[in-house]
Amino acid sequence: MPRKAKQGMPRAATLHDVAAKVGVSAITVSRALNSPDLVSKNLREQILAIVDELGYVPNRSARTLVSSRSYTVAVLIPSLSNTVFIDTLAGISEVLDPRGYQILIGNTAYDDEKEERLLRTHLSHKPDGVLLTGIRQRPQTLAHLAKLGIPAVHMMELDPTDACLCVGFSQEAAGRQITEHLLARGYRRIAFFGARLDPRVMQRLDGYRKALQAAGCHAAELEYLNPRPSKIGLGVEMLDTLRREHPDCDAVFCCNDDLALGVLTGCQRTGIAVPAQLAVAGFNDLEGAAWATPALTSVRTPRYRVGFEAATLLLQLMEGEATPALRQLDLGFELQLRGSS
Amino acid sequence: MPRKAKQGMPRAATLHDVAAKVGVSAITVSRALNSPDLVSKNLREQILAIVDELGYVPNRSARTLVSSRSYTVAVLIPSLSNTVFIDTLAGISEVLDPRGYQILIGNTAYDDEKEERLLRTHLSHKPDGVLLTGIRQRPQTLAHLAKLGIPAVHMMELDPTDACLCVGFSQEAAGRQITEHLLARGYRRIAFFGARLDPRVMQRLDGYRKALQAAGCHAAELEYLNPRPSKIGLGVEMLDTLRREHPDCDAVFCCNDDLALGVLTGCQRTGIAVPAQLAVAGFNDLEGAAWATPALTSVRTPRYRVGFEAATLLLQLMEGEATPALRQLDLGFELQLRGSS
DNA sequence: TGCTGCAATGTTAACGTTAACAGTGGAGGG
DNA sequence: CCCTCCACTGTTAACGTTAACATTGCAGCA
Repeated sequence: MPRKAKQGMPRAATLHDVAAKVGVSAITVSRALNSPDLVSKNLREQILAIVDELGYVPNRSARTLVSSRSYTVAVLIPSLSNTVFIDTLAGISEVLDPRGYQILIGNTAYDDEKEERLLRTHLSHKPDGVLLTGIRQRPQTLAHLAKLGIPAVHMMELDPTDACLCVGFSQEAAGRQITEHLLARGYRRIAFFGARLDPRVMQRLDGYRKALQAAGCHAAELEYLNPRPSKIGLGVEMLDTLRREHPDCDAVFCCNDDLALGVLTGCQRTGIAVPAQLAVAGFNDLEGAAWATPALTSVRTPRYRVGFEAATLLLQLMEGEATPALRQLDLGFELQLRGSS
Repeated sequence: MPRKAKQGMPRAATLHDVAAKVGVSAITVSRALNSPDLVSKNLREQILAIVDELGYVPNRSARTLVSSRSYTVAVLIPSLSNTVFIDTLAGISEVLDPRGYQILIGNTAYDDEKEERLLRTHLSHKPDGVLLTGIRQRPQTLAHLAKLGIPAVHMMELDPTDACLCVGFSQEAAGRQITEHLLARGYRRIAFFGARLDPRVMQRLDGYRKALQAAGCHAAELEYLNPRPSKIGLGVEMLDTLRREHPDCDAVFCCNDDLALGVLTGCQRTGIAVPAQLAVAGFNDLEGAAWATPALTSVRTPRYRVGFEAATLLLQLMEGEATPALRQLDLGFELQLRGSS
């Protein structure tokens, strides 16, 4: 006997309700909605009319349970307040939305353990695929995904060991090239401002070091690393410290534009001429960079495309059987040279 | 006979797998995880050990299907690139994450129809509750939610008709007060720069009009409304137009800080003294406002708290039975008066 | 001793959908 | 006229979990 429905408890229309009203079986309604070709035109139209009338919305849980396809993709990003990842998300949505995938966003807050926990939580939704930021995940975590047959694509970095599928660009090369640009302009006492200190910032730092070492200009005391989140205010602060400790410094490469805009603000407030007294370079080329005074030299990163291509690749893995030939998709970057350097 | 398992198809551990290994029934494992008090300490520990060993993750679809509780909340916001809504989301997560709710983010892109579609899509996840931005939803949409027994809370605005539950502040009052501030400072030819033109911008415009009308200073030709998204670049452009068409204008109230920062940038580039020749006020008090030159007068809006309180209210509706006494929670706002005015 | 009561565990069925297979009837070919 | 085949629709069972009720066994008490 069917379980007694609680009185007054509202219930959403089901396939059976629609089917009963049309006078067919539930599976026919299911087919009318999911494989329209299998149902005669006449009947299909009747069904769609009733679906509309009853406001029927399919129950994803039931579908997921029986079909072992959830049409859900888990996306783990370190922050929602960083435009970089929002742009990435936009690229992901662009690909997955029209294909009917639901995106489950996980905000790891730059915390490896939280990422681990989030991934586990998200697994309870049986995602068909996973998009991860960076390649720092524990091997056993990735192995677990592999064992479950859930494909994963890593974004924003490339993997030198080629162990995981990556879509991104070389953070190190970007850091190196922007530093080489400063060297080419004649600056020799070039500082590095790093905040947050996530793996990508550290890779940019690596690039910075290599460029300076190659030019014989590296000076460890000009590396300013601060674990706090990157903010304009922090850039102002760090500039202050730099000027006090190393007034001879002639250029700063900031690990991102927020910090760099703070440096520009600080220069403007304390009357430091940019770039005459101090050149400034940022990273990511956010909207504000081009409008700053002077306009900020930065590295334009292809984050929208990273999301787009990563989602496209994941889609292939989720739907096709072909394993991609190219495991490291390098989308490059572009120096944006402007007035600040 | 059980359906034949596909060879080589990886399968996640289920309650039964854990149960079999421990030598108990599935329901006991379920209870060990969800109502630990019902299971003896000894057995519980054994079970948890095996859960860990097998890497068991509960299947939410199955749980949702049978318990009609999904522990999912749908949140519809107009944009992810607008810090305002990211802050709101942070407030929401703060409340719902620790309670085990999964947040399903829908980006409506300021499009009422897309919002409608998104909500429908999200209904297929059987959310236990819904958080909406603004109160512009079609009555029949809200009626549909009500019929399904899904509680909804509206954010960022207040409802003069008291028809829906709202957590926010009066956008109109905010627009009025910032305009009154400009009037109090002696400005009389005060322009309005509006972009995007979503309902909240129009309410701020209303407040601006009322303040000017009350002071006998309203001039329709000083209202600049542009449907494009709000960006620094647009602010620069609009300033250009304003200076060409109404060089006598002595102040601008921008519907948000992006536009206002653009105006400041434009002034700096063309040598317009702020506030001597042109006063500028923004809205939302983003990070950049305080660091601009001169620092930007703005309206500090309680968006984090809006998210926090809206989620708290929704939680009550989803879990408790009590209908809240207060249907319009006004969190107010705060003028931040700085150098630009 | 026998009964009550409760703590601990088990059995059964149901949630809403789709996979897999089973008809059913009519068109078309020989 | 019969047989085949295909287009269309139906039946059954299963997905993994929990609600609801059932059972077991032992402590406590008269």
